[in-house]
Parts: sequence; structure tokens; C-alpha cells
Amino acid sequence: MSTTIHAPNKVASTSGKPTRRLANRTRTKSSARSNETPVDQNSDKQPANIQQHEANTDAMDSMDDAQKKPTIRDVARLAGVSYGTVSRYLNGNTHVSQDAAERIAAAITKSQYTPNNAARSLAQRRTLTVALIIQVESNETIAQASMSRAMAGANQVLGDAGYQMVTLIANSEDSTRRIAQLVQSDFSDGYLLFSLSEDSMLANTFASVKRPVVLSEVRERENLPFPAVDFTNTEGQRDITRYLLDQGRTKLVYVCGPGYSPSSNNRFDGFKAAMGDRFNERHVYYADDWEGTSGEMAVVEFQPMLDELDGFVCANDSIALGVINQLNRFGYRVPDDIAVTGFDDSPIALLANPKLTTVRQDSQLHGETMSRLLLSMLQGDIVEPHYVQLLPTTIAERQSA
Amino acid sequence: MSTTIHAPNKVASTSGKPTRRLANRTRTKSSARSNETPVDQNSDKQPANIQQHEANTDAMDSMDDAQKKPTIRDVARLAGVSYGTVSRYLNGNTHVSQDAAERIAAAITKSQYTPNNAARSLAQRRTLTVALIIQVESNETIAQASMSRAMAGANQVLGDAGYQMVTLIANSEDSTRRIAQLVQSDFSDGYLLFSLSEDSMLANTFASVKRPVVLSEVRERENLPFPAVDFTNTEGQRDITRYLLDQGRTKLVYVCGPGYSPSSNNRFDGFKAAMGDRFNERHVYYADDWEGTSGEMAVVEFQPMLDELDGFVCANDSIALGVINQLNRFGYRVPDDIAVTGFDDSPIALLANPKLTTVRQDSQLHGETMSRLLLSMLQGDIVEPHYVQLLPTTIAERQSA
DNA sequence: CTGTTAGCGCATTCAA
DNA sequence: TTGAATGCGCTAACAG
Repeated sequence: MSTTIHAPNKVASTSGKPTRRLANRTRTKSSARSNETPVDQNSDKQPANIQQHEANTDAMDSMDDAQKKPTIRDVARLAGVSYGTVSRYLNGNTHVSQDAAERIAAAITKSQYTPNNAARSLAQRRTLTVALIIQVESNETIAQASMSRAMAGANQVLGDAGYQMVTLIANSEDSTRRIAQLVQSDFSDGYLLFSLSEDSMLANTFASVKRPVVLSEVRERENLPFPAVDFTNTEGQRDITRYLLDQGRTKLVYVCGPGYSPSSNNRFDGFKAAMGDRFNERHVYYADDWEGTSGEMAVVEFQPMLDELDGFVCANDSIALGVINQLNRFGYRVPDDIAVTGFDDSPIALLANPKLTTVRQDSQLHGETMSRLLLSMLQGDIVEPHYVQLLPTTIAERQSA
Repeated sequence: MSTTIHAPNKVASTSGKPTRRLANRTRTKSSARSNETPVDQNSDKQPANIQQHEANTDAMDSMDDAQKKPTIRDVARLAGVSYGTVSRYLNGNTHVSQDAAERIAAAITKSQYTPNNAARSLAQRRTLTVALIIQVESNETIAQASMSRAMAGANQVLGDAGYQMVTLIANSEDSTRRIAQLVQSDFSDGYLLFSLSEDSMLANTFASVKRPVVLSEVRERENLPFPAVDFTNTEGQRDITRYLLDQGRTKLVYVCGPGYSPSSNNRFDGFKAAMGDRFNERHVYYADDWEGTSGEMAVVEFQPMLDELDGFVCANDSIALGVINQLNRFGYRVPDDIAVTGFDDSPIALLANPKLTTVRQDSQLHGETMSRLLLSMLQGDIVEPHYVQLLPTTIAERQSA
């Protein structure tokens, strides 16, 4: 077995560094380990070989190490100015004399001062962070390329504007509830909500929130609680279906994504729109997720009538890959016998054999656009809840159709 | 073109809700739009049709809406107690009379009070958050299933312990610098550092940090700055190589991952270990990334000698899929002519044709274990920097080898 | 240009 | 059990 678990080395003292200076006033620090531990800490599964030290001087030392961070006052004292001046210096702009600035700068490096986030946020009443909240049914959803690209795009735009993006994952009732609380407590200045599910538990939470929110998907524009940015899912799927129809392929099966997903439903609408009268409810496979195995199952389901079919239009690329693989196994040639299309243009589209013809969407742009909208709201622009911006989709023509 | 961009509706007033009560003392709120905007806000790419309102009463109203959140004092006043009592009530435990508790509860729901995060953090000197920091060269790395599974695992364990996991992405110099600052300012109580790169710019930043840190990868145990949890990458790759050797396949090519990745290098070590004297430096393809296209390129590179080869051992699943596809295109049968193995056991292993034989690692466990270690450190346990915990890997035997 | 002062909202002593 | 007071570290208004 390749199951080597290295026994960890024995534990040494916390560090060789000398204890810090700057310890003038003696702090009150009772509560010597009682409420150090937060709620619900279940410490039963402790890794072995870790020194479980009880409340002793060592503990104090390590705590001190964490607490004795120099403050703005220490810097002021060192520089021989009032701490108001230091604050001004730190906030860049206002009038500080050359002389004072230099002394402060020196004092800062000498004391290794770093500002405290919480204090700043409290005084300014803003955190300079934007939370990107991902609400998912399945953890696999986070792994989708579109998601990480959107995150990258948002991270870039928000970062350039001076905001730090922090992403929170709501994948259970607990985590959703916890995040809901945070949102109510002004954890961030604004929120990008990737609620990949229609019955959003979070929606209610957000209803009363006083900070700007932007959504990533929209199904019904009418009762949209917040502005949103989405793709032209419907048009994209409609167009690629027409693309097949134009080739004379009319016996099409649709493999639908999970019913809780707005995008999934919008894409399905697009397929129906293109098919018109030719739409056949029995030529639809309803998947529970976005995974490749669902595509395989779809093909198995339709095996008896495979000879009469022209193509599979799939809700996304993973499903399409599953379809292609299963068709290959059954001995059908793609696209000669049966064409297959996907949606997303994720990297795996290129790993398909034959390479996947799919609907391309620029997910990075998605994140960027949502962020720009949020930023404008953070600036004070008022955007009505029904505001929707739709991003274009195009057909990426490859080999599978 | 399927490029429908809906023109957004015109803008309405911010909300129909009446202005809030609780406005006793008149606030000083000068700075009427000047420094509302944070640093570097480049507002040139504003979406159209959004009312860019200037400083007027509307702006004030919306600002007020965000600010007039009730505080603990408002609750106290409503309940007829001192705000100290309310604080005690909120923090669960200590002595509060039944009577007072009920009145406070009523006051809270009536005033819609929600605590303020920053104030709490400041007073408690802890945030009850743990930051999971992903430092990547390529954004595609975030999309890997292993990453999202680790995140899910960490989110679960940390959440159960009362901590909120917040993930930060460092994918540029700017973002890395920004995150480094946050870390210095006690943004979170602890850090899970997924530094998927050896020359970590963050490492220096973290060197002086006073909060617990756990790493996700380890190359050299000796000079490890923090405790780490990793997989038995070396043993895993060694074992699957032996698995091929035991089949009599000795003419093996290794497709190496990016050189900046510890895991990549460790896996390479494993291959070499298994090959021993048979290791041939010229039978190695050094990829720059973890992508499938690199696998394809590797096969192209070795095309002239493909007939003499027994198998491809790949640094991860994506690369392996690229190898399989390219071999298929060249008319080689997998595994009959040439075997192919991967590493990770990600979902795409099942989308390969034939299905991929690979090294399995439990990435969710990775996130969980890192989190448990961090939690123990947050409790005060002292873990020496060289502490390393290695998680097992096993062979997932399928069809490709 | 700079020092002083007053909070930001909450936790936590200390008396009562 | 509770009220009052102090401080967390910093920002921002106001005098000077």
C-alpha cells in the first residue's frame, strides 16, 4: 500500500525570537483558556503528536506575541507626533509636513507597525471588501471552469478598484445560515451573489440588506430582487440548435441540466424556441446535475432509438462529453452518425474526442461586468432591481457537430 | 448573431420603503461624494442607462439607510436595560434574568437589530474567520476539482467549529500584495495557504505573521516555515509506476507538471524512484502547466518513437486525457498499445475514453485535515514549523492501464 | 500643518 | 444579576 503516513517530529518551543518590547501598561488578560475556544469546537479528532499544552506561561507568551502589535499610538510616540498626524499620514492624502512624514515612516518600519483591519472598518464604517457568495447544491459546481473564471474576473476588477474580493461558500444549511448572519452584520460593503439555485434560502436574507447586491443569473425579470448580469443563455442554445437544424438534423434529443438552475431552464427554453413545432417532449432527458455521467445515462436511456436520431443538444460541456463517450462505446460515430453540442466552452471541450462544438460564453467577462455594476452602486449610483445586463454568447464550431 | 443585449429599464427611486426611525442625533456627514469612492476607482466603463446621480437628498437618504442600523444601545433603550446587559445576552451565556432576556429578545426583533462585525472583531480581537488563500500562477488551477473539494472540506470543518472560511485569490502581483497587507492587519484568525507555487511571494509576508498558518504542499521538510498537510505524492506516483512495470511495461515516458509546483516535483521523484536505473532523462516531457493540451504536445513530441513505448505516466489527469486523445488520433490503442496513467482521480478521469487509471487522493480530506490542524493551533496548541502530515494515495484501477 | 477630542459598536471588567 | 465605565485601534472633525 502506498499509505505512508509520516510520524510528525516532536514539538519544539514556539519560536526562537526574543519577546517583543513595547510592553508598557500591563494588560488585563484573565480568561486563561476558557473562552479562547469558539463555539462548538469539537476537538476530539486531534492529530497526534501535537503538544496539548495547558494554561501556563508559554500560553501567555504566545498570546502576547499575537497581541502586542504596535498601534498607531506607539508609532506616534516613536516619531514624536500626535497619533492624529500618523493617521493622516497613513491615509495618504492630507497635509503632513515633510519632516513629520519622514519621522513617521521611520517609526513605522522600526516598530513594524501594521494597521488593524477591524478598527479601520469600524471607524470608517466600510470594509473595503466585496463578498462573492457561491450558493451551490453540489460542490462540483465550484469546480466548473466558468465559476473560477468569473471569480478571476471579479477579483481583478474589484482589486483594481481597491476592494478585496472574499469568496464565501454556501453549500449547506449551516453555512448558508452563517453567511446570512455575516451579511446582516455588514461583513462586506457589497455582494456578488452566485446563487446557482432558484429557491435561494439566501434571497430572503438579502431582502433586507442595506448594501448593494448583484446577481449572476436571472430567470424571470419581473420579480428580480436585485440587478443582475447574465448570459444570453436562451439565445445561445436557440442558435446552436438552429445550427443543427440548418444541417438538416431535425431528430434532436435535448439533455437538460438540473431543474433548480435558472441557466439550465433558460437554455432549455432556447432549444424549445428553435425547435418550435418539432419539439418533442419525449426527446428530452432531465438530468439532476451538470455531470458527465448524466450524459452517459441519457444515451443509455435513448439507446433503443439511437438509429433514428440526428443529434444531442446538451445543457453543458460535461454532459456533452458523457454523451460523446457513451455514443462511442455504442459504436456510433460523432458527428457522422449523431452530432453533439455542449454549452460553456470550458477547457474540457478540447479534451473531447472529437472536439466539442459548443456555445461559448466569456465567464471572466461575467465576473468583470458584475463587479463593475456593483462598483457603480458602491459609488452611490442607484440601479433599479429589475436592471438586467445580458452578455453575448457565440457558437464555437469544432468537430462534434 | 446571438448577441442580444437587453437595454436596461430606466432607473427608479431606491425603494418604496419609508425612511427609518431611530434618527435622534443628527450626524455629521459632510464629504458628500468626494471620498465615497475608494482608491483608484476607474469609473470610465460604466454600464449605460444607470442614473449617475449627483450629491442630492436622494444620496443622503440611501446613505442613511445604510447607516442607521440599530445598535446594541437602541436595543437596550427599547428593552429598558443597560447595553451591557444586552451584550451579555447576545453572547449567550452569562447571567441575565429571564425577564430581561425576554424584553431584550423582543427589542431585538422589533428593532431588527443585527450586530456589527467590525466592532465585535475589534473588541474581541478576533474575527472568527479563517482565510483560505489560493496562490496560483494560472487561473485554471482554481478550477481543478481537487481545489474545490479541499475548499468544501475546509469550509465544513471550519464552519462546524464556528469559523467562517473566506477564500482569497492571489493571482497577480497586485492581489498578492493586497492580501499580504490584509494578513498583516489581522484580517483573519488563521490561514490555510494553498501556495501552489514554490517561490511564494507570500512566504516572506507570512514569515512575520502572528497567527497560525497551515500549508498545503511540502517539498523540503527541513526549511518548512509552517506546518503542512500534503499527500504522499511521491509514493503514489512511485506505486503506479511500479504497477506498470509489473505488467512488463518498462519503456515509459513521464509527462511532468509545471516546475514551480511542489506536487509536480514530488510526483516526478516518485516516478524516478520506481524506475531506478531504467530512468531515462530523454523520456521526460516537461510541461509548463497542468492542462490537457500539454499532454497532447507531449505525444506529438514523442511521435517518432511511439512504437517503441509501453506507456505514459502523467503528472495529473488533465494531462493524461490529452495524452489519450492524441494517442487515439495517431491510431494507437490505449491501453493495448500504450498504457496511460493520471494523478488526482478527478471527475474527468471518468470522461476519458478509455476510463483513466490514476492515483486517487482524497482532496476533501486534505481540506479537512488542514483545518483541524489549524483549529488546534487556534486553540493554543503549539505545532512546530516542520510538522508534516501526509495523507494516503491509492491506485484507482480502470481501463487505461 | 498639527494636536486634541470625540466617537465607531461592542466586550468586559468592576462595583453595586 | 445588572449598570457604569473603560478600552479595542483607528478616523475625522475641530481648533489652533
